[in-house]
Amino acid sequence: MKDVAAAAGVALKTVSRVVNDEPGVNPATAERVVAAIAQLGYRRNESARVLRRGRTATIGLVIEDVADPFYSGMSRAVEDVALRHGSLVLSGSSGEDPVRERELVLTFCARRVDGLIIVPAGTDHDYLLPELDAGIAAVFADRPGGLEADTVICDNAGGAHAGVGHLIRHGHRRIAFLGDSASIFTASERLRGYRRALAEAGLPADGSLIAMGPADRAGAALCAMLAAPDPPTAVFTGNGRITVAALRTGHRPALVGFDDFELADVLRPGVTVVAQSPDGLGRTAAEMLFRRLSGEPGPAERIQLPTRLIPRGSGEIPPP
Amino acid sequence: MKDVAAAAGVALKTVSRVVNDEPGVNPATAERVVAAIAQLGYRRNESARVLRRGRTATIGLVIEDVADPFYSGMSRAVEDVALRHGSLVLSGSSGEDPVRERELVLTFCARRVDGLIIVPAGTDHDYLLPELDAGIAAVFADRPGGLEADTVICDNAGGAHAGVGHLIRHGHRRIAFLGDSASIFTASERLRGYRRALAEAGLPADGSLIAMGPADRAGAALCAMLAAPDPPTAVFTGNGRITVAALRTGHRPALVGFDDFELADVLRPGVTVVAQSPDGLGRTAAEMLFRRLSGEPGPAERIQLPTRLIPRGSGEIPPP
DNA sequence: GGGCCGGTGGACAACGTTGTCATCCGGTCC
DNA sequence: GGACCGGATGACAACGTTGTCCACCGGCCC
Repeated sequence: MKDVAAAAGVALKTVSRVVNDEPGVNPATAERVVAAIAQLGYRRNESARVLRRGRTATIGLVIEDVADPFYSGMSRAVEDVALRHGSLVLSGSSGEDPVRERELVLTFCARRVDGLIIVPAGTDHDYLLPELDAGIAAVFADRPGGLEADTVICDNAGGAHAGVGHLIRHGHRRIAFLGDSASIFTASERLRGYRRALAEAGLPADGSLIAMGPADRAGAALCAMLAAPDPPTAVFTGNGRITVAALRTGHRPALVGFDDFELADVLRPGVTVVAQSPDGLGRTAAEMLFRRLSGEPGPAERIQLPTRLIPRGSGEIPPP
Repeated sequence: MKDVAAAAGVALKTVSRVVNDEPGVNPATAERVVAAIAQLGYRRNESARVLRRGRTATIGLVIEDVADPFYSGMSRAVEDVALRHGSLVLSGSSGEDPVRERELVLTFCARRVDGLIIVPAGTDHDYLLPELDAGIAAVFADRPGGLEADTVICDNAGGAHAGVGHLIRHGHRRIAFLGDSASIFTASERLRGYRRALAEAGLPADGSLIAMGPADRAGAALCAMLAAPDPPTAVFTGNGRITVAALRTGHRPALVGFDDFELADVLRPGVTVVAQSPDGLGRTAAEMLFRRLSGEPGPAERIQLPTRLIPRGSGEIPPP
């Protein structure tokens, strides 16, 4: 900028004015400056600008894994909203590890992101308090965090309730639940919905039909249940990865899965799912974040997005 | 930092030394400083640090669409490598639009990323020259860019050649090619491999069996070909999205697809694919970038990654 | 002609950090 | 006792921007 000023024969501040479209510059002078900028290939140094102004026009996004289609869809939505607000996105995958989540968040904060969208891996977010005090906005997405803050989640229990109810209406009485680790909020909520649906139908809750754990063990769990005496006639799977793991076993009991996924309609039979919208989740969270950044006051909000049951065949198979 | 210094009763510089683990600080003093830092909840301002030091420890990643599983896998690999090198990733989706690609890249440059990994949407990258001169490293991934720079791509022509050869060996003589728009490098390379395989087998090249265009039109194109007189007995699809579009038509001719995808093994028949590794692509590109950033000299390299044919059933269907 | 005004441009400090160099102090060596 | 040394600490400038405030100039009004 100094060089540009020298080349154009004006003061530093005048160049700054031109670069920022500030009023009070003679058009002729401005033109000289623009020419000098073009000639020298000058580009403003954002770091210095950030240092001076305080706002970085950057938000941080912490998800579990970008490579998971659910979160990558969410990422894309966040990115689009950020773009519309002139912001960039720093993103990182926590891999469901609270320590890594914390590290990522604090690194983002050190870079003075304006705001954060976090899919919490842990449950303790006290480490965020000083940052919130410092004026960084935060929105929890997909799961609630360990403190009062804006939160966008989907109707996990309601969705599971609807999915399991669908199987019950098709005559099933022994329905297995394959879910993610019980420590994960979405998993326990969905289990709650499953239990409520069974209870409302007057069906017994059989612990041997419930398996919670990482997706890569879900296949084996399903095989074990089906091999046991008095096996389930239907399965409710607690997320997209688990649904895929169940399908990969080759068994084809009646099945309803939480989360829609590509090719669910191409498989035979098509896979009936309770769909939530990764897109909607990301968009809603990002929009809420930017509302806060633009100064919207008020207590922490908690938005719950609806789910939608999509019958495709697998969930309509009657019990044998 | 000023406040910390005051609280600990030392000079600014001493705090800086402690924060950066520089030698030459009395352990007792250091302890006082650490205590003051903890008490005040101080965290270093990276913007100021960047301003002073010049390196941002941030790289920019421009891909086509994070929500595409291929690119999200690549993203994850880049992120992991960056993490190991203590860097963060700013990412953006170009949506195959050269203008947007350029905007993203220039925005990243204004933020003084240390380096860039670009999946080029356009073919003209002269706009990058001033940035490269300014010391920003750049690696093109998945496709070559419009200038001499490090590039990591996969063996597109070879992979297509292998896939089409596989169909030929299973007795097919009329093989359709469904590819992405011909203007996209990977698409035209794969078409080249297809043509070479046909030529080597002495098969005629029939233009009516070739359809190039966006994935959402591939289904209709396939239906039209199959409805024509003398339809193809096999199809080679030029990328993952097009493979899915073809499957969604419900027709099940012999098929080999470029790109592996989740559930390819669960469909019946399993889908035979020419797999490339989004992971390997991202990792290789990022590692090359960090080698350059750590000062490795030498001319621009071009790395080609191999592909792998995975037979699963759909590619082994004989002609009727 | 003096005072004032709006339009233009510049000087300077400040943002929070780090690199350079100077200072200070206690001890050691001749 | 003075020169010297090494370790610890600090003062200060600089990074590139922007906000604040002041200076200048030509014209206009009384």
